[in-house]
Amino acid sequence: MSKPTPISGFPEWTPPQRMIEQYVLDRIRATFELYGFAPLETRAVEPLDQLLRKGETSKEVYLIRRLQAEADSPTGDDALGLHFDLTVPFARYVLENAGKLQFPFRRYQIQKVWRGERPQEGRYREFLQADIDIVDRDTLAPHHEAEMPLVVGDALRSLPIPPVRIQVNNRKICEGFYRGVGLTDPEAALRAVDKLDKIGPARVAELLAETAGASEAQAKAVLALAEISAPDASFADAVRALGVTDPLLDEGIEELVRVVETAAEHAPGLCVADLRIARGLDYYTGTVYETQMVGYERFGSICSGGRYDNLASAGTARFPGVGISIGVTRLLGLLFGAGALTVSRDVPTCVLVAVTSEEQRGASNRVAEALRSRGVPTEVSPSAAKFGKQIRYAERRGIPYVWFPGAEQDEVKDIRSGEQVPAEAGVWMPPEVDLKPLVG
RNA sequence: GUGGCUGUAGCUCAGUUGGCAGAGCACCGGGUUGUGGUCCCGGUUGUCGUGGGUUCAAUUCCCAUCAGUCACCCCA
Repeated sequence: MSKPTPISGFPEWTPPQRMIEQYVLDRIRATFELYGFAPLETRAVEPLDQLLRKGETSKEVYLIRRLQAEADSPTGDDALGLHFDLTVPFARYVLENAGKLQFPFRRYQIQKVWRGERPQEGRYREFLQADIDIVDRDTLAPHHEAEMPLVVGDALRSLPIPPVRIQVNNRKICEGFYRGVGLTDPEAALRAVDKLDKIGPARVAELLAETAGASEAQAKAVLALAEISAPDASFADAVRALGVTDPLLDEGIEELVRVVETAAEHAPGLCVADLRIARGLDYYTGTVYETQMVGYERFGSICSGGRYDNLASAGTARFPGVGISIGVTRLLGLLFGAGALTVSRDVPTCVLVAVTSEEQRGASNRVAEALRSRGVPTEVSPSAAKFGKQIRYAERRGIPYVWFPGAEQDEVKDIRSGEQVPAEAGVWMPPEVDLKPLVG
């Protein structure tokens, strides 16, 4: 067998990177639970028609089929696809299990998702999302839209990563405004506005004319709206100053004011109303979120979501929801690439117990057992080589302590300082900071 | 899915106008009859991404493919 090669877009981390990932996941999970979100995992596959129900992502969905399936049925209505986000499976789950759930239902879900995109830095075909959603029956109170950024803000701020800024907008503002100025294709207008950062106002104006049929005056108004940005409710005055009126617009402004003011009270500096944020997914109907790391804006959004009123509905039952999702793999991939996220050692081991000779390995094993029984991650040296080599084994992996069993007295050495002291395996404890690898 | 750039040791890279493949770091051994990191001495490291083609000869030229990256698309 020839040497295996990586598969494009399916990243695999090193053990130290995986330790960081697990640490990050633990923190995110702890924060989600702190806010009372219940855990959920859904299957990896959904019926293809479910996946394609909303949005034009068909090209991205990975189909799944048996090797020996009948040749004529792999793409029928019953075909299965890997989910490409966690919101669509969740909406399906809610419909399927509505009878067993208490509403409003708050859940978190941390799972892999798959998208058949062309990969590049921070963009993968298989990646982890950490998602929270709240759904309710019939109507969903707008204050939930204000809670989302607070939760992920807490989660992200608990991590050793650069500070984040969550940009918030409301689809109703855009759609109401566009309608107010007489534009008929709000989707096309949104898509054009979404490129503002990348291609600049002049090109966006051209795009608006080409794809959304905007006149010069309409394009100018749309751009004026998109350029509004404020960390507080003052954005509302700026919007009204543009002189466009529409009931939907007013509704959107009211909702966004609430989100921004709530955030300003509980997490100053976290959120900013940014009326250019559009979000590609067309199932969003209200508040939308995007998140950037300060100083890493060029990496794009590492956490986004929004409110969806029509994703989960069957017959007369309607379950409006709001959710936001942290792109864990992107976050990590980008920071790994920038060398901005490291761990203090390559293994969980805190203590390496040296082996004096193979005949004495039992004594070392007993020391390790005593340490482990008190929660100290410990391994025994793989060989009874010279102590210098055993110390080096520990050093190479970043293991901070080496334990030397003695005939009468054991000793433990902190190999960073070189300090070596008598110790007893039944009582000795490392300082708290050394117990586990430090992520930073 | 479309187009551009890149691909030499574990890492960062040099190099061959087509003729036995290099440096630094890392790694291994010794200096040190059991205590590492500095220092000194010695050593290993590669199907030159993979598969074809042209050629007496290809790591070098050509084609394809895979991977990485960038733009489009889309988006975490």
